[in-house]
Amino acid sequence: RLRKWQERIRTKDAGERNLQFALSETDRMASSLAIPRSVREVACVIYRRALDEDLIRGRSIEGVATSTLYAACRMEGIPRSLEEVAAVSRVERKEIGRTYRYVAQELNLEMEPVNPKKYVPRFCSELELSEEVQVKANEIIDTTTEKGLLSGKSPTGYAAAAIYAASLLCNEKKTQREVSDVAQVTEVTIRNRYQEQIEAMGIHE
Amino acid sequence: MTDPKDTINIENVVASTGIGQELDLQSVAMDLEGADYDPEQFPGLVYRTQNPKSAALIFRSGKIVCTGAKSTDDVHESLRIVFDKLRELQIQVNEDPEIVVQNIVTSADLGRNLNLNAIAIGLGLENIEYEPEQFPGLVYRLDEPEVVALLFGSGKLVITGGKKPVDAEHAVDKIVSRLEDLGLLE
DNA sequence: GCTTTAAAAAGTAAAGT
DNA sequence: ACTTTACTTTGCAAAGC
Repeated sequence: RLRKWQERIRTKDAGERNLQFALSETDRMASSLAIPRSVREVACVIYRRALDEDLIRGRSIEGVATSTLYAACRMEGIPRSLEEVAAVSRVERKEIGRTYRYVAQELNLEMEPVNPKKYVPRFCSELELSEEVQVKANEIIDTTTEKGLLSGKSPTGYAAAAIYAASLLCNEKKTQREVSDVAQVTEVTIRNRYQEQIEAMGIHE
Repeated sequence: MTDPKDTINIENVVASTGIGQELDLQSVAMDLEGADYDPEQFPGLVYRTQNPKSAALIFRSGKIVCTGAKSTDDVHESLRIVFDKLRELQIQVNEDPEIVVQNIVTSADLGRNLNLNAIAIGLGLENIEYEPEQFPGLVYRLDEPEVVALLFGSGKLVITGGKKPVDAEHAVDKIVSRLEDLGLLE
């Protein structure tokens, strides 16, 4: 029983040391993604829960840290895509996605699917588009979603297409290349979603 | 309206069996034309049948996995071919070794588009996995029958994990009634 | 955990014409 | 732009690392 007790202490100490590393990594990634401190704190709370529930075993600390940061951004309504978090993490996108799904399931985070509208303010500001374009893009997303176009589609690609369409309608045109760069999706995806959306909106141009 | 059960199609059947005898895969690989054997990469020898189409994984222990068949009958027919091929190599194989179906993959069509967002929330976020950023299908795990269903926006679905063809029928019935109860089908 | 095999669903991506 | 190829997800067995 003494051995077990010592083992627990050792495990706990190791966990605490790893927690320090995880928190510094979360801070580093959050800084380069310009994620607010309040969201970093949420990420740390989720990481602590994952640690307490022993979900780190068999997974890399950095992978769990990246996943919890990704989850926290979604929970706080300012999502970063897996592409974006993967760009500042040393863990690849596929692993981040798998770890996120595992953690979300085990901790019962009950995450709702990302609403593409959540990406509109940030993408539009990076593209220096006006408030008018944002309003129009949101309108396109709402209307086409009601018509059932969103099922199965990537939120970033969906938002990117709506922003591209809105920029045209508001005479503030951005090229598909410019939008694809900030949204981290290909021009082909923007083209496909754009065609569906303007058709559903009944726009001819 | 067509019953979604009538749209069920078996796409793949995985089964296991064995000839109860150790094999020298190196020599089997030499004598069996079309056999792929790379023990460094994978311990099993791969042998493909053409009619019916399937892939058999043959192991040193004499155990065999058959995959890719479109029906349970095709599994038996494919394995009969594999057994005969082994007999041609002077390997003793019993009359009809026991064949156990391990997994059946089926596809089906509900005939209506689905609002996956509403379904994810309606069926309960704790039971569903829907991450369109990672995969376009919604993952729905059933308890009875114990299978996993992938639902798509088109209304098409994939059911896997079942061991009998009827599992897919029961699963489709349950999915349809659950979606109808939630008013999400139509 | 990974390795290999098969097949479907639909979205996304990349490479070649 | 269009086609082809390929990768994402689910389920399962096999033997071995």
